[in-house]
Amino acid sequence: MIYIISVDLKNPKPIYEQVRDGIKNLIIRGVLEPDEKIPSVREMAQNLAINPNTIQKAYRDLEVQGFVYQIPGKGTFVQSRTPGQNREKMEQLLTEVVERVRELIYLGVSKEEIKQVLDDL
Amino acid sequence: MIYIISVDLKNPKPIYEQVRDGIKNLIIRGVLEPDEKIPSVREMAQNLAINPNTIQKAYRDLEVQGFVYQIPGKGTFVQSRTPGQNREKMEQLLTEVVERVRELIYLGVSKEEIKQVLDDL
DNA sequence: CCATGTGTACTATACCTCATAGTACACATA
DNA sequence: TATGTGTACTATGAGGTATAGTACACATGG
Repeated sequence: MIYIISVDLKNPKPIYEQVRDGIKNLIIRGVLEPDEKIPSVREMAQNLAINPNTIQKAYRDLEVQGFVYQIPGKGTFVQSRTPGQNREKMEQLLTEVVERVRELIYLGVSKEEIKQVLDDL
Repeated sequence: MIYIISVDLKNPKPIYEQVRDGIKNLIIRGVLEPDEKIPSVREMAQNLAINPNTIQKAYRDLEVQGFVYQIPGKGTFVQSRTPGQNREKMEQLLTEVVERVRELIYLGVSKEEIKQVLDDL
């Protein structure tokens, strides 16, 4: 695995959240495939010059959210996708999207521009 | 002004952010009109049973973001909308929207469903 | 002029989260 | 058996959050 994850110590966003969301994005974009092994806690910590406890916290979050699974003695692996589950999470995400789209419209962006961006995904 | 703002002390989101985003949403949705006076720091604090300093921090944030303006001795008022400005902010919002839409698609929601939600705004 | 309400600024305290360092244990595998 | 792995603790320091309290300058109505 290539280490595309970037951590900015000046960012007010906690480090463990930056690591967590960075890996999450790699999984969502398909860069990391199901059952693929991701770097161990200590390896990732050394590579990013971050404390292992902080990486462990990020990995734990990813496991709770269902993006990875951890096997003691073996490692951490990408969890298979399970479409349709987590309706609560989907509604939460939709709420956050709507909130930001409303603000974008308030700032003068048209719905058509926004929908165009979504089409280009 | 009616106090539709709700504050949840059990929410890990800081109180001042809840107040800030609550008022911001009222402005974006048009519930509060330009140059309309919003409750004073002390009045809002007493009404929500929250420390005035916390309300002041929320109001300060709103002023920095351009949603309100404050006049010493008079009060806090809703700022007029300025479309097209803050390109940096618009790009930030778009990034956050895209990130969440990607996750929604990953969870099995189709683009059409998402665009339908936007149309219903 | 004066009392009231307003925004603003400052100190101090307590609590929680974040990040670090260090140590330790159980498991899997070559 | 040695190594790498996830996991679980303790302890410490830094920073953000929320509170309480005090104070000052300004605008307005009586």
